[in-house]
Amino acid sequence: MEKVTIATVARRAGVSRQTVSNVINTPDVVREETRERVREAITALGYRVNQAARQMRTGRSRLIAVRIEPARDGINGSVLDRFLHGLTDAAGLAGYRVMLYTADGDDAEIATYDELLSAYDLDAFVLTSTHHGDPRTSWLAARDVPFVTFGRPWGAPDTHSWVDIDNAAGTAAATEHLLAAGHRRIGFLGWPAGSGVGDARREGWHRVLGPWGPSAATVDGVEPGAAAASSLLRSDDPPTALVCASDSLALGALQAARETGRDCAVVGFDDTAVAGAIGLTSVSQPLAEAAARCMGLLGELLDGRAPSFPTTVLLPPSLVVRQTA
Amino acid sequence: MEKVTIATVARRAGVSRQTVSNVINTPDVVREETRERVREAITALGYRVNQAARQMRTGRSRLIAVRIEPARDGINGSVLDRFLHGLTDAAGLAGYRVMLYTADGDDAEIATYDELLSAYDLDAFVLTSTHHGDPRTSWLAARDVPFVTFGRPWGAPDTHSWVDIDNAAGTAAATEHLLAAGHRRIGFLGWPAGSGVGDARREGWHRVLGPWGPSAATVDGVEPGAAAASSLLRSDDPPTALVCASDSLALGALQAARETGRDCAVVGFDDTAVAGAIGLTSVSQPLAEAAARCMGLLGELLDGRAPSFPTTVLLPPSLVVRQTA
DNA sequence: TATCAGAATTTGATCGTTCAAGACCTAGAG
DNA sequence: CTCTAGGTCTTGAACGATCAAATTCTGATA
Repeated sequence: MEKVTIATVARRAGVSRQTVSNVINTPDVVREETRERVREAITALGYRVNQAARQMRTGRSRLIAVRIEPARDGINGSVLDRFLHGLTDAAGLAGYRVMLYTADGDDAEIATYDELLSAYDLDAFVLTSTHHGDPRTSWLAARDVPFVTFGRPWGAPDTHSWVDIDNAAGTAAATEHLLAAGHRRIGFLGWPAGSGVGDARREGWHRVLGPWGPSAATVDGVEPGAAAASSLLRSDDPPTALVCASDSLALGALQAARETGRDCAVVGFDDTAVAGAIGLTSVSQPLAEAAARCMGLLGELLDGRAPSFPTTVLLPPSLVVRQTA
Repeated sequence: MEKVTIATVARRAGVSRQTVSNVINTPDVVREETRERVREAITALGYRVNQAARQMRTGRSRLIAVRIEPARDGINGSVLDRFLHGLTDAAGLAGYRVMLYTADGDDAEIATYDELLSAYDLDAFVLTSTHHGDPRTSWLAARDVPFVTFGRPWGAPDTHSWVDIDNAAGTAAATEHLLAAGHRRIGFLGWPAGSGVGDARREGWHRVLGPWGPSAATVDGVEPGAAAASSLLRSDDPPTALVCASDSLALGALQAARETGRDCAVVGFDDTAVAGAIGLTSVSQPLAEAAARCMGLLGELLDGRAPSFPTTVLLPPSLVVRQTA
């Protein structure tokens, strides 16, 4: 198998290299008849554009980078993985490829940006796990690198485009579902205040239920969740249902309910594998759609057809009702 | 920020382009004093090799491709994700980057190989989920594309290097653990015969226990597992412990035990998030190490320092003991 | 001091594509 | 019949690195 270059195609179609290039990149400037002839040659020879050569000339690699993080919490880690699946699909459809990298902390990540940009000419980045005072966005913005975040810029103005899940709407829907099922004392089991995501999830529950409601806050995990739920359930006027900020906490709540012998409906968040396996009702994030929207926004940025102001997308999650509520 | 090329560095260090190139790629041919001077210039200017340009000349991209699959089974899907994390780390250490792709079925995957190879000059592939009559390996081998599989070539001779987990050793360890705990009637809950992985897991249990043992086979999943375990537990001489081919099946077995009121120890396989969350004893695959070994083998292949015969690596899994056994 | 081998460095060509500019052709206007 | 505009196509240069070959330097030997 000889190497097929643009010159091979040109020779076979009886035109110049540039004309072949035009057929590929700007077909409308080529006469129809010629265009067809070249296209035939391309398929006949199985020609494919060499990305490296194209990249050298144009400075664009058609590559986007995403960080893959070591699954910290085994339960919740899968959320980002599912997002990654969706992004790979969406990128492929748009003619881009996804490159992975890992980084320990924001500073290391920024160093990696630098390397990826200068060595691989990466076209864009998708950032996940945004947080308060995130230094990554400003670094990228200062260098005019196209990027989109999955997760809003907590505590910062909307200076770039982002896609996020409406966490509050998720817990609100869960709370409403419990109300409709007849529950009146609906509690919330969440994380300590300060994390954007956690606060939003609490806020959704609070919005539906009004001023009152038993709640507890603890670090994420099954054990802490069980402990916190247990003390809620042993109180004078215990909740009959608990909305939880994660499936891990929800799992803990279920354990606590069993141990204390109290009947308690439980709703988790993220609809992880664990939820499906044990029949836990949970709020499900539309991760594939979030990924597709991220890619859509990136596409606009990269094609220069993006509006001058940032676009923000807030997607509603859905409640997956199973046995526990 | 001006673009820093090899010429910029050369000018600053007062040498030619080629000498800079030599410092980077074959430092031993450059005199020590010159080498130092060039190195200083490189760091002072923050120079980084442009991969596209290098690739055009050398035909090597320092990119390896891995397929990311839509998590079919929510529980077991995470196994490959963890492998992917490990591979990204290992590749980064070796100076390679991981590129993702998706494909629906073997044929689509082979078409993708073709595209990735001609368009991106991919250096190598890591294949996962090998199976009987896998057409992918022969396609790649026929074109001399370097690759390694995570999973042995089921039913085919060892014509390429691979890394795999010793599944049989895993279930054997689980069975021995149960024996040591005093169990005598130890059953096996697995998949229908024919899948290499499933057969191996069954074989490990069988090897330890000898000819006898109650067992059942069913498709993977919590429900099927519960049904199959239930009928085992209701038999005349029910098992007091069950070794399962997956955490999903194990979860079903636990449900069945609770429902039938029988006391039954359960061991799962894969040590997924679910296992950790509910305290299921499970066999854990050393995925990070498997990934590192895969990268190691690929490195050998790519540097031309691989032995002429294929290397095969079989890694022992470990038993993570929790409450259920 | 002249010679030579080997080490150290430089020069020119090249990878496959796209950009920028120029050449050619056709048709309609003057 | 000439000129021009617009459409179509071609040519040479460039992107940033490495390869292969040529050149210069160094130090030891005769």
